[in-house]
Amino acid sequence: MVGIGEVARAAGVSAATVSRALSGNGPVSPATRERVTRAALELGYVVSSTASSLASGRTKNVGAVVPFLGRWYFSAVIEGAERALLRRGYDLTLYNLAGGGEERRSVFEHFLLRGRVDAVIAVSLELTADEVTRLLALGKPVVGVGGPIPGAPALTMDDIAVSRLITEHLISLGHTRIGLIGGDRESDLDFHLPTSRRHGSEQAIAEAGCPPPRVVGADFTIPGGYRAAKQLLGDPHARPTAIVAASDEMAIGAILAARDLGLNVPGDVSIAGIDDHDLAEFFGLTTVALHPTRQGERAVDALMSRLHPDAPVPTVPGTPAPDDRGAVHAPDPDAPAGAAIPLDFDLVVRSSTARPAV
Amino acid sequence: MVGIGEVARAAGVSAATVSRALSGNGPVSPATRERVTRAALELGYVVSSTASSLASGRTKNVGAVVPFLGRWYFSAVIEGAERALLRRGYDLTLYNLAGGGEERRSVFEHFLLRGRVDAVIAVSLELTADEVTRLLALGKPVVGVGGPIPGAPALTMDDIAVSRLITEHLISLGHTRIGLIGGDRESDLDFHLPTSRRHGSEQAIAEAGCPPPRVVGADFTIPGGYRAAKQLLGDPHARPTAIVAASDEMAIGAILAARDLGLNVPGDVSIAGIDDHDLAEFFGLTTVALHPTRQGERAVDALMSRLHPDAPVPTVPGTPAPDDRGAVHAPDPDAPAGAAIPLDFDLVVRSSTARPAV
DNA sequence: ATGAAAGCGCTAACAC
DNA sequence: GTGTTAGCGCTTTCAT
Repeated sequence: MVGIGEVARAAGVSAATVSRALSGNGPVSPATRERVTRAALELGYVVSSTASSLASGRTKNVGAVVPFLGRWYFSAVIEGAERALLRRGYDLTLYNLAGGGEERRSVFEHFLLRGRVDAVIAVSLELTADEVTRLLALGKPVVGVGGPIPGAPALTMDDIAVSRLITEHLISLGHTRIGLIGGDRESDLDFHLPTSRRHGSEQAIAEAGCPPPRVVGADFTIPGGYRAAKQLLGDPHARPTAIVAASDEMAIGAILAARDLGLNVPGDVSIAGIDDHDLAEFFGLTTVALHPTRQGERAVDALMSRLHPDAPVPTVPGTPAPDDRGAVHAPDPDAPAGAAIPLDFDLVVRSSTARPAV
Repeated sequence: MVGIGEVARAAGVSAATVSRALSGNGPVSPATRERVTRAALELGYVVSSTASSLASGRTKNVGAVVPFLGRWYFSAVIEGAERALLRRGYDLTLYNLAGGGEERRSVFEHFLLRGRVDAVIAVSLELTADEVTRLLALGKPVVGVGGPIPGAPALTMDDIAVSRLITEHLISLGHTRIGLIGGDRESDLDFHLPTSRRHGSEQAIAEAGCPPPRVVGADFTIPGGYRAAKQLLGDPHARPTAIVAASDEMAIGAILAARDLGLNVPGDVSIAGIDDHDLAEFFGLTTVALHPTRQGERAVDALMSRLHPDAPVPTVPGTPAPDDRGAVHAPDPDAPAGAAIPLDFDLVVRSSTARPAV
């Protein structure tokens, strides 16, 4: 293995200078930097990240904790975070806390606290105050995505506003009998997201003076949405003219259920979701785009502004360029600890919603 | 930060003994081990993984390289690998090579070679001989999942056998006019998987003496399968009585297309896929289960048998128990370098296939 | 079975 | 702007 010493010798400088030249930390004359860079390249030198980490105290690695990986939303957030991190020379180590309970503690004790990461991104996972405190005590910034984290900044979606928006879209179309497909008890663990979404819809409906909606719970999957929609649409007496599902996957299930019942969407029933899932376009689904990939990128921004208070977004060569769509609405990444950094969202109207039949 | 020294003092032993006691490497008397363990616990000591890595040369971290994350198959493989690694005290750092080209080289040079990982798992990605050679030269085992890797062992699916199996299922039902939805040029990059699957089906069809099938390309997505199926099923003169799609997502798209054309599945047309996707059951899809999560676990097994030639699967406390479903068919993880370790698969017959109408 | 000592390969003060 | 000097916190021979 070629070490820093060999490069130093080859370039005729000291190891310290090589370190400075290659890392960009500390002053080095252009000429020297040039020679060092060349020597390193010729020798095929790459810093040992472990040695570098030990000496500097930085690992250039961030841990991302997620409750699932298979679901579209989570993989999208991770994808965005990974890209943003790579661009800055950081790695993303994945912790899938599917199991909960004992497994969760294990990940905490054995992995996150071992100094393997410089920071952690918690996606839709409510870390306990104790967990956050310990992480912060070790000097490791934490940022949440999708919900508040006690004592740490978090990018949060205003779920009430989101569901109000999609519901108001339906109301503005003239719907008054609206059915809701929300989360069931089980999926309410993380941040009461299902509950918030239900409340937002209910508020909008109440404010419009419409009768309170019938709500059927489901598990955020297509089959779950299908079953729930069957309940709603099968009612021979008070079939809703519109359905708001708390997620696109459930909304897609609802569209399939409507078809199976011989109902036309949006002719007989309008159906809307939340997420802007990959498949939303295919199904012509009207929804609210939540931009999960961008959420991942924003989380990294927030982390970096804490890791490097002076942040000129350095770029590793040969790495993807930043995705600046929506940069205008970028939340302030320097929000104080514990603050909720709002995430933006957009109504996307497609063909699954229309005026109710007269 | 409490270091090994403090624990040593508290337990009345030397740092070396603490290291041995806690890592299990080297002889320590039961009594001493007990005292050390207790002291470490009381002081809340956790080894610094960077220091440990630098001194030992092992990082207890493996890199997983994938071309996508959003697709069901990949996230399932990663999920399996992550679980299996966690159980053994290893981390999984994720490299999403979505971009290809320059980005790919960057990941290679700046990340994988920096000594951040002890091994790498390449999922459906054909590393070049040079890439593999450099990794192996650094003593880092590589294992492939989904396709062969020059010079490294790989868990490979016999795609020909898989597609023959599903096609033969249809033939045994009495179908003779079978349509194929395969991959298009673009998706043929990785291991010619689409091509192999097409060949398998064609072979089975030819051997049965049926007319050669019409093949329509698609991109492995639901919308892609939908469009392709419309081509196949819209033919007024020679509509196939059965369709084999090279992936479940495309098969699902085909089912939706059939419905939109007013065709009954399986009454008018039988449709089968490959994968056993999460949604396959919901759509009643007959398919071949590929068990991607298990593939991830097997990849880790193969890696570990190289990392620790004497492998009694150690377990980190509070970590999920091994998933032994299908352990009977576990491939030999000690296959020689460059060997193709076969992966198992199972036909899953549901309600999307039946005898053709008379 | 245990301890002493020598690094692992780099970074960061600190001098110059 | 550059070199010197100490470590970073562990693991691992090598003795004992």
